[in-house]
Amino acid sequence: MRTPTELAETFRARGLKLTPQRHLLFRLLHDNTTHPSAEALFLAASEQMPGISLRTVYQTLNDLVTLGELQQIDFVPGSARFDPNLSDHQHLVCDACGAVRDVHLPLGPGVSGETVADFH
Amino acid sequence: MRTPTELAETFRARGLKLTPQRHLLFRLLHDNTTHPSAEALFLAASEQMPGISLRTVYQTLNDLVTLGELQQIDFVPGSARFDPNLSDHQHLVCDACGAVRDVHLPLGPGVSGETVADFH
DNA sequence: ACCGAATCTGCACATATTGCAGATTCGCAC
DNA sequence: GTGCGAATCTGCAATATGTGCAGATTCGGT
Repeated sequence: MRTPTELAETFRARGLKLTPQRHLLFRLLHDNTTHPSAEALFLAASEQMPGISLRTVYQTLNDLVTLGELQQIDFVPGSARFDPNLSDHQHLVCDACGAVRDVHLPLGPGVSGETVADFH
Repeated sequence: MRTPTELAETFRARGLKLTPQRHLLFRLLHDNTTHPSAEALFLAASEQMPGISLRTVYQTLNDLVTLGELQQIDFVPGSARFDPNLSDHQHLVCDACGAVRDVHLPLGPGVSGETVADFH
């Protein structure tokens, strides 16, 4: 994912508005390696902006995914996770605690977006 | 997964009862390579046994998973899938249609239960 | 055939996410 | 700086998958 400033440009260029809620989420996501859920981001955002709606968090995350600025991980039981790291990599998902770790597996061409479970 | 007859033995040996509902689900699952969801199995079961409860399907699937006779796949967005194939293999999940295909990947020791997405 | 434990069914509830409508705000034009 | 219309935010209802629970029913040993 690009920097909050670059994303602001991208949004404005597409006729999307730059709201304080969006800017906060841009900052919370940039360089974030924790693979947070929408709920986790909502809690973090609420600390800096009490009253922000969970609905807005979902909406902004969906927008970023649609723009290709954010990767959505749908392989973790419970809830979707989000990853600003767009480089070619995969994810280890711990069956016990749900943690997600980045890895790189040597996989054949035509196969992408994979996820691997069971570690810890 | 073993044959319906063998499963009947196993269930009885553990003090579990052999109901028509369970036997029907044993048959529907045996040698099934479609990786069905609970809902799909419920629909298939309803054709042969109208009135069977979706709750019973979930319960029986959970029992089989607990007994180690059935593998549960939690990596497909939407709903859990079930696989009677207990051999060492992984799954390709189509992002577009949700189909699941068996594959075998050469993976290092300590890594198991993996799933790969994006094909078709 | 009898009896108690196991099971089945229907419904309420839990969780994750989306649809919707009204109030608010952004950002361009003047 | 103001005004305006479209975009956005918020809160709530609704959807989807799955589980908890209680009462009625059935299995299977005697």
